[in-house]
Amino acid sequence: MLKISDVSKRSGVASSALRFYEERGLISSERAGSGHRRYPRSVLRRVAFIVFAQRIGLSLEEISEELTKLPADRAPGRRDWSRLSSQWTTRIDERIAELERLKSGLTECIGCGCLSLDRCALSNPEDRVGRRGPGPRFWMGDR
Amino acid sequence: MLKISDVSKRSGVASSALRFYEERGLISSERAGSGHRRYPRSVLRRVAFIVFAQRIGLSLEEISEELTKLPADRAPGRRDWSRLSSQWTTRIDERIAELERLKSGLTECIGCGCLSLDRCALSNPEDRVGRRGPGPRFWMGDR
DNA sequence: CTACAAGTTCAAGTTAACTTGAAGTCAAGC
DNA sequence: GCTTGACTTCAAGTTAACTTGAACTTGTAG
Repeated sequence: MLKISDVSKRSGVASSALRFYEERGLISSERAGSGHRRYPRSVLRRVAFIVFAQRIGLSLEEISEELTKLPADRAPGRRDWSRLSSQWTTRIDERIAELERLKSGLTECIGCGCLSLDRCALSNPEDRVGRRGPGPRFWMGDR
Repeated sequence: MLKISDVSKRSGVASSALRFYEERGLISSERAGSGHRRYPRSVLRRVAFIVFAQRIGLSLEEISEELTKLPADRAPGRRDWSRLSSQWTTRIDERIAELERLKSGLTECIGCGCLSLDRCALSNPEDRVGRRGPGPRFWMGDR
């Protein structure tokens, strides 16, 4: 069993973040008699998964949902992990496609001088975010 | 000269956001006798540039810096705009490269079961964010 | 046994990019 | 002339993902 500082060091994720993840139900811990958290080794893989998913652009809430799909009765194996992440490929591809589109717009659209909001498809209002209530919009990696 | 509602409609950017941009110095306006904002047509291109840059992943502060490089004495032409954006290609390419890396990790790393924080280079703590003070970390599109 | 490091909880702070609300002014149609 | 809608300012709220601080308890090295 690992102490929170151990998990923090091995994962690179701050202790405060680990407590936060626990509060949000992404990971769980047992308690030593003292009340201190004790983690099983498997938590490292779970944290790795979280970090990985975040880099891909998923929010903690989405990650949380994904994680509930893991079997509760047995320890998850490679097959379980890989099934979870298989759908993400599409997402990554979409994002790459958008970036390619933006990139070509950089030379074609701005370069040619057509960068105008009404004529250029690259800065199309319809496709933009801004319709999900208040708060900052994360244009990049949004979804 | 355009009213704020005109600019908003044509750009898809909310009036409140336009005022916010002005407050941050990204755009400017003249005032009608009434105190109402009046924008020259050229603001549309400037706003388009801002929207475009955001999608690429630049923060408003970065965009602001870029915009100050525009000539203040004369109206900016295509050449000016394209010079500004030329450096971004590198950035886009880096981001695409990371996504490709993550994508292959999805099948190779998670798929093969090696997703562990200490052995797998994909969830490398060193390369992660989290070292820029408090506040949320935008893993994706960060930089 | 005594420091002092490490852990705990809970509330409040932080950042970005805006939005919302209050309170009031201006303009346009009938 | 009046109502309704657009505009203005300024302060405060919103979201995500944590961090920080206060106040306190445990664990451990010397």
